[in-house]
Amino acid sequence: MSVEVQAKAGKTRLRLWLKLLKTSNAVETALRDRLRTEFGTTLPRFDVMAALDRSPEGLKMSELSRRLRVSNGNVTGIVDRLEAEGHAERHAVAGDRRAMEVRLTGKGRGHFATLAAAHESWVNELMGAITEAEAVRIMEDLDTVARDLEEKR
Amino acid sequence: MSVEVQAKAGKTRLRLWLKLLKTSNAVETALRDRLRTEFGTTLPRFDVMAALDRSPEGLKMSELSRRLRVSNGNVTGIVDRLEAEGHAERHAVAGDRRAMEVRLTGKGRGHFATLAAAHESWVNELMGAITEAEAVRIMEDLDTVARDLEEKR
DNA sequence: CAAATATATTTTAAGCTTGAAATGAATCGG
DNA sequence: CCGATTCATTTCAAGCTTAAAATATATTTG
Repeated sequence: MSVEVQAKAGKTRLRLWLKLLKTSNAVETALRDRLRTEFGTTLPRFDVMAALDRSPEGLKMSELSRRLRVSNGNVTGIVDRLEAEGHAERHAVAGDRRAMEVRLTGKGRGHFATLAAAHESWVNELMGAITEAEAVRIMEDLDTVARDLEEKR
Repeated sequence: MSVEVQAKAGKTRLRLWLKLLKTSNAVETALRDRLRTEFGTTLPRFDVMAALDRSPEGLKMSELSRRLRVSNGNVTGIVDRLEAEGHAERHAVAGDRRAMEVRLTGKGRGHFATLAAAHESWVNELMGAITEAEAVRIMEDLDTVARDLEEKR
């Protein structure tokens, strides 16, 4: 491939990245706004609750931060707030006094069900311009990027 | 369209959103890490410098925050830091004593040229799994989403 | 002109995020 | 068993981000 064609592909990828970023920021901002104004909560709290909802048996703090790909210290603060709201609880782990298991409370589980339904319908509305066929195709392309990134990490 | 088909399309859009978010977070994190470790700077500072570089005549604070789609207070802090580093300068605006015009310094312009070259090559590397043809196609799809979002704001 | 309103910016409080340091507990090699 | 190392978590300092309040200036309107 010629140097010119390479450079052109590079510029196209840069434009794609800027558009990807702009679009995902716009969707994310809309979701944050609605979580805040309609439910008085935040996306980080929603993300933690979503992870906990999928593991009713509870998750260790480190497992939570690994799954969400955020730092340990970050999860500490978010779980602190969920706990203060009565949506999550920390429990000692039998056999390892260093570790803490986090679970949704009954209240947290009910609250999350409401949030998740609203979230799904919002995403569907915000991304409504994309047909199912296009969605499948874009996902396949993004998968190649994600896998590529995963490898080089 | 039947209720079932609608629900299926909705789930597909939700999965697309999650993948879009995951991919753009992964790319963004890689860019942040490299800006930090290789140049001791941040993505917000890079974004502000990029906007200023495109407007050598300077931009008012409010124009800067409008273009970057962030709050005024946010820009205040970032420009404070760029100014402390000697990469940007605030100037009074003739005829409006409320306003401030921000410009890159010579040093800032030179620094940004280095950053921008590295940034472009990083993006090209990180998104290398996408061919130019795929990139063009995805951009078209994202454009419909972005336009749609723009309208409903 | 004076009062009300609008605009440009900064400040503030709260939350999110990170990397690095600190703490306490478990494990491993000798 | 003991010292070193690893591991789980929290704490800390710094920066980013927002919405809302505060400040200062400009514009509009009665």
